[in-house]
Amino acid sequence: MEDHLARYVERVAHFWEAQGVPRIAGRILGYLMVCEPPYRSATELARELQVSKGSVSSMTRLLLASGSIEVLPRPGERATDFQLSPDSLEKKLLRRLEETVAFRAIADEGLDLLADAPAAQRERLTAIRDLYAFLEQELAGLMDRWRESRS
Amino acid sequence: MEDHLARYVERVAHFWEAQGVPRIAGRILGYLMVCEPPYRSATELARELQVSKGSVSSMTRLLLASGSIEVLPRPGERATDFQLSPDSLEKKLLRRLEETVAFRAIADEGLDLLADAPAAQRERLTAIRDLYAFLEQELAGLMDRWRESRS
DNA sequence: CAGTTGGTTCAGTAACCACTGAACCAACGG
DNA sequence: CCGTTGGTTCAGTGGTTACTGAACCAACTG
Repeated sequence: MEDHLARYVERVAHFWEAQGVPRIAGRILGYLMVCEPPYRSATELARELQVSKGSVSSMTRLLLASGSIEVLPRPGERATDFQLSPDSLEKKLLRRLEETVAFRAIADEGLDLLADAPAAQRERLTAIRDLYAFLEQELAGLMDRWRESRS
Repeated sequence: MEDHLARYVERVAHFWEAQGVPRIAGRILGYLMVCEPPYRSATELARELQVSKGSVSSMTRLLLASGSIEVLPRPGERATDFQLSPDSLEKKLLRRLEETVAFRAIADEGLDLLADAPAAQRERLTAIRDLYAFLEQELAGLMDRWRESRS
């Protein structure tokens, strides 16, 4: 890989590492952003990023699970190629929406628990519940607008 | 602490633990959601959550840094009390907005790097840049609407 | 000033995690 | 049916992290 590309890959990897993503996973993402053609097999990734095949195997599994990459279906090919997933945003938004719904449920549960507690105590939980309800609505709207802009 | 409250605290802690938050930090958040009055000192937290003072010290530091809790200013008091931060959402949104801006910058950098690359190669990066620009705009709008609804 | 109380710091630990390299498991090609 | 090639699994490692308990620091109180 050319030097300026390698530096760019490292830059992307560093960004993701700061968000808690393993370094090698970040490198894979960075490389798949700029390589030509836009897909690579596990073996190629290992060779070009200079990391072990084992790492590539577990990191691609991780990135597949998080929806960041996907396998490029190539019938009849020996190797399976990976590429950036075009709808990774949608998957992540959906996950976040689910988390939001889950926490709103927890807040509601808390309100049940404090059903006959003084109003002041319930107020705090109510505010939290409303906050997550707000987020829930906003996320849904955001996803709609995203889908609309894609079509 | 009563048994049903303790169970609820554990439930909240479990939710946050699934998002990568240390267990004890999650317990603190859970407890501060339901305790009366809505604030507690480090010593109280240690006693009531049955954890070491050292853990409370580092976890409150963590939660303060992330903006999830804040110290309740109580002039003349010996102990410093912590409570849930009312504007933790705003802080987190702001942080996410900054991340989004940062990554859009990285995408732009990539486009500079591939200034004279074939159009197909640049297209991928352009899509990513546009995606983060979209998110940037949406986050800003979301924050506006949140602030509006609070006032 | 001594004793008490609230909090931080720090050494020590147990668990976890990213990563490597080697062994292993297909599937295909001569 | 062997040899090769693409990929997964797994033991071992170096490093990090959440947590405890003890030592320590600082402020107020009698």
